[in-house]
Amino acid sequence: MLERNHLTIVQTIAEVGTMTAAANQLCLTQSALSHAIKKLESQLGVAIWVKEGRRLRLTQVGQTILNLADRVLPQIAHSEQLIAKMAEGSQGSLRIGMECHPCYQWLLNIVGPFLTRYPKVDLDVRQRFQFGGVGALLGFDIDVLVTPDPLYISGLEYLPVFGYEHVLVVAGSHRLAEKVYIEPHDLSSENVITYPVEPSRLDIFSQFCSPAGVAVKKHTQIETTEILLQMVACERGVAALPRWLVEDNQQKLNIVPIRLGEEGIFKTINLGFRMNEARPTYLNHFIDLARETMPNTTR
Amino acid sequence: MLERNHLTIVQTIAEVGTMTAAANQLCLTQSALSHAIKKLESQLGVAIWVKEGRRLRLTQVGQTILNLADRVLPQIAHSEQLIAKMAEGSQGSLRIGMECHPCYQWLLNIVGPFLTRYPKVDLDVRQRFQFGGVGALLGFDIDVLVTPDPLYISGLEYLPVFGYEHVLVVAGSHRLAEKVYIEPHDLSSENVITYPVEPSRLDIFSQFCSPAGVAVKKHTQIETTEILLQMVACERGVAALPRWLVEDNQQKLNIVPIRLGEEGIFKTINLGFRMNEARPTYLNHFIDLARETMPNTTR
DNA sequence: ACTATTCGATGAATTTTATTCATGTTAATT
DNA sequence: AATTAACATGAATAAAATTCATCGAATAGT
Repeated sequence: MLERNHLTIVQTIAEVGTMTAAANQLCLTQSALSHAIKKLESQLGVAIWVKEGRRLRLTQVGQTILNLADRVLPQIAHSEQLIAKMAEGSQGSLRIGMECHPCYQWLLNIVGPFLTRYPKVDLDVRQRFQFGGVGALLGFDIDVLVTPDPLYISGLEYLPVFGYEHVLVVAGSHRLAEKVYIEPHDLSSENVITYPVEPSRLDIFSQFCSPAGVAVKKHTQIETTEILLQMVACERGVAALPRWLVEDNQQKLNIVPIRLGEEGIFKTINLGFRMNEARPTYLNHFIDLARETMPNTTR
Repeated sequence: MLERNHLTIVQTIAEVGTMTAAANQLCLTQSALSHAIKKLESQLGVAIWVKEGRRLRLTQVGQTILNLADRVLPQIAHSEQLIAKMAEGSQGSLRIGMECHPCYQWLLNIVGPFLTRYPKVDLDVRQRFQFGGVGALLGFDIDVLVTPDPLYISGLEYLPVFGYEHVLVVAGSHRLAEKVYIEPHDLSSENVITYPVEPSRLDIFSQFCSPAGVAVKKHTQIETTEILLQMVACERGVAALPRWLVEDNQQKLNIVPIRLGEEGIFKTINLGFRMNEARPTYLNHFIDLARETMPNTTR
């Protein structure tokens, strides 16, 4: 009764606002759309839209259909793509999700080798999720989740692929630059630059400052790693990043990594998957490569 | 291209084994099915099944479609039901999920009042989930998750509705019956009866015995609460249950609740929802009722 | 207030698609 | 070798979606 084209119609009209425009986008006449809608509404026995003047507004039923469409259509589309790829001999497509910036930097080192080594596999990297990374995994929006904080829930499994140390970065001329390691109170007079995410998800706060009851002088948010490093080099603040990322930039920039606390903060990047699922070959390829490529792991 | 009926066809054939049987189940002729399949396969450019003798086996593409069908068709069907209910003036349908036995006992006290007070709302209670309760919530298989252990992940929110104490139940004649509270080592010579779930998810182990390094003498698993209480009353073992549940049965059975540790173990049942979602009225009804009904809350 | 314009509705005609009917082919069963 | 169960196929038919031509209602511009 509710067919795929019905979902598409509802979605398109919600998107473009009018039936006529939707008809054009769907390569149909306005008449065809009108007939289709009328038939569906009479089958369901309810209106999907109410006319407010010339505008259309979704009824509750319409909202229900739109919600369904937004959830279901992407999944169908993805399966179709997958099948099309299979048909032309490709091995598949891999949707990688990640929520953390260090993960992203790490992934950049993986995708190159992966793309050249497995040219028949498509890659798609996503970073924003309505229900978080775990939600995306469970909702079949992604196939792998890259995360340093695995959330163990039944039905998901994780594989550690890459360990690194989380360190403070300061300018070479900074007053802390000579230290072997810093204590939380050392940050109380600093401007800490981070990526723009909630502080609770930043290890430097949740695992270093907050437990010691220390507040930083200032907290600045910056989107891009390169600019962030530039700012640190110019003594505009300090930041916390993976050690290998800092060391990769030490030639170009006057920056120094410093251990966070006497023990240091060590993290592991994990790959998360849905369990009980026949893992496609290309996914295993990715895992293999992830484990062996581990950039600068020895440092 | 991939239409709903295609998904249904693949699913049905996978279920009944043969095309002819599937055709019957779908109220179609065998010929109609055959034509439909041939057309789909030629559109996709790949085979969906390979014939092994007289049997059909899914190809990889077929598996992909079947996976999609199993995920997507139930969601469409549920939306259709919902819409049908709306059309006839009903307020909707509420799918409740729960993973824990105490939650189930608690829910039994809620559903009665709910059904009489909101006769136009359908209730559906589910207890087994492929990807856990959180997975079911995120996968739109349920609308509310009842759980004492809320798993905070982005996109979900929880509402505490009912606090209770988790206590040990023993027979009135049991050697521990007079105690005000018990220590973990008191259980080292006992047969502990629990519901059949992994020990890690049982508070009496994870929060009481294991932290103290105590192992119980024996661990028995029983499905139904009534039998479990019977066995406790006959001194066949001890169990851990909500205090109100024990006290509800004290008239009928010779059992006694005992605090677990000096401090006791207190739990809160939470209702979990997807965030950012216009909450339907009936869901608010359920929440309201859940909060006000709190059975035996004062105890 | 009039006009032009945009948007949606409708019935009849037409095209496309799905289904059936009748029959054929193949492989397993007895 | 005969029988049966399962699927394939072509032609005929039924059902559906789509278009065409046209109309009415709401809105913006003058």
